[in-house]
Amino acid sequence: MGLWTGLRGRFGRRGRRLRATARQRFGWQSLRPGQQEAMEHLLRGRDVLLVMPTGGGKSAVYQVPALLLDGPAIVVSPLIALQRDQVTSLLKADAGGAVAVNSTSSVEAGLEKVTAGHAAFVFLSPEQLAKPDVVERLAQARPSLIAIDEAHCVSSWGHDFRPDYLRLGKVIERLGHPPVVALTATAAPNVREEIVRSLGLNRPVEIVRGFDRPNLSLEVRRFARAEDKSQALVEHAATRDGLGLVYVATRKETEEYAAALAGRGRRAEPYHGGMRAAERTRVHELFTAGEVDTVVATSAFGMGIDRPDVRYVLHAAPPESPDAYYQEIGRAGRDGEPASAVLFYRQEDLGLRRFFTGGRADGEALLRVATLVREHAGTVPAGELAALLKIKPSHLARLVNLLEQAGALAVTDAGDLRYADAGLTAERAAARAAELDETRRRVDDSRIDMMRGYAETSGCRRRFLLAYFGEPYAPATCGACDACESGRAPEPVPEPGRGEFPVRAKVTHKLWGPGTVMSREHDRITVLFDSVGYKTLSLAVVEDVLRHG
DNA sequence: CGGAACCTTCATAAGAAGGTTCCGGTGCCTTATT
Repeated sequence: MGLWTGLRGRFGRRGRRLRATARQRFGWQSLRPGQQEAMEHLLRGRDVLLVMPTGGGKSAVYQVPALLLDGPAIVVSPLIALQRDQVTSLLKADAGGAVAVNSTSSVEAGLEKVTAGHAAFVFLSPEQLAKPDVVERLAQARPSLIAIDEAHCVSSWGHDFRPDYLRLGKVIERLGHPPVVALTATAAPNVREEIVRSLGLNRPVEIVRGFDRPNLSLEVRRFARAEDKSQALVEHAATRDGLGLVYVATRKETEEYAAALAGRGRRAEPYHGGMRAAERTRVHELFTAGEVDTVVATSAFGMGIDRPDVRYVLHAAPPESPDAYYQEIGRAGRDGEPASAVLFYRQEDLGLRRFFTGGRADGEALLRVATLVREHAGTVPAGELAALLKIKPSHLARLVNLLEQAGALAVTDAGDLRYADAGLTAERAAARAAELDETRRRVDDSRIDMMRGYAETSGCRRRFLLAYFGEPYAPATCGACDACESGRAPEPVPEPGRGEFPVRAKVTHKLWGPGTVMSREHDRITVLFDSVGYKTLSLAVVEDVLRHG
């Protein structure tokens, strides 16, 4: 931001109105620079992608402008529990009412509240927005803006687990594309690109703040034997002060580690997605109240945690990507006080992650869907097709997403399917869709490789992570990771001269096509390729396989 | 992909060695039944 825009933002009419609204309606005495900047862009009608740590005031960024614009604000939120929290906090402010529209209460009653003007904020899941009538009703209310909370879910969940995330772009169009803000705490450059593309954001302003967390120390401990690893983790957790999280790979392990820690006199509770709702709520509340020492959890525990004083986050196994890892360790030390993130690592533990990302789309099913829709004149209701093929609607949605990306199918506003390109055979369409799926799988796999890279690097761990997220890190040493503290981290590599490949350079590989240089070490560079994801290349061969542009 | 659990094989027998099989995460939603 230049001096002039900065001053205009600080003293301009929009800035004053935003600050007055923040003060009068929410009781916030000041706005942080990133916050106000994002709000002003929304007021001017721009789309915004905001990457800011949790606790940095992301919600305020849509809440304040929404009150200065006409119509309800639509907030897409992945979890009903999050929707509930947000509604509760908005109802405490003078914010014009808020409602969550989901399966826990009458959808109709919620929508009526919106159309009657009794709710300035509506919270919905992507699944609710997959229903044409819901979108129609919201469109009639002429929404002021759309916020996509936890926007990294578009990329991490849209392709398989919750395919309706990939349909949000269409939903935004049908809602008249008011200003859209996508909010997330963690997103690497390619994830940001995917969010922008998938949501159809129009020349969005990207605001990225506070990626580095200097109070968070980083450490990896390597083990050969599983038993040594788990013993070391329990010993570590049992002798720690303050509140902590332990992330494990399976539901069974949440029970095992929690029991082991309880045996060491800790108040430890397991948490995973298979537990009964009441039990999950109980653990969450104990944690919020500070009445446990340690929650041992799968990745199900995390979003919506707002305790600022988590002192440590331990991992009994690496997650599937640095994105997920940074998201999870980012829950420590939000109060700015020292906190630690320790990964207890065995190379074999990456196997489970490879298994989870390894699933391929069913090629037979792709072909059947393409064939049936192609041979059917006009449109086919998705529900009927799912019933005919005897597959779950969510499975069909995944196949349809791929075939749509392949240019074979189109989905009407009513949610029906239509063949989009008469010149394209069903076989060719299915093959293209499978290839798109395969590309995605390769990229996911390369993220696991990067997680391995993090665990096995001899360099500064902070530099490694920040480079992954496209954030250059200037200091020679971070002073707060195991490599820097032990003095074994090699010197950072100076930026190269002419003709070489500096960080952020666009390059093209002989086989893998276009990519972007993400980081440099003394003997190698890491490049993020569109087609295969992250690849680390030895400097000895780089001249032969890469060219600029 | 890797680990746990179960099964087979060998043939003094019991138990070790080797083989097979199965399992593993994240959450909306709906609808029928208590």
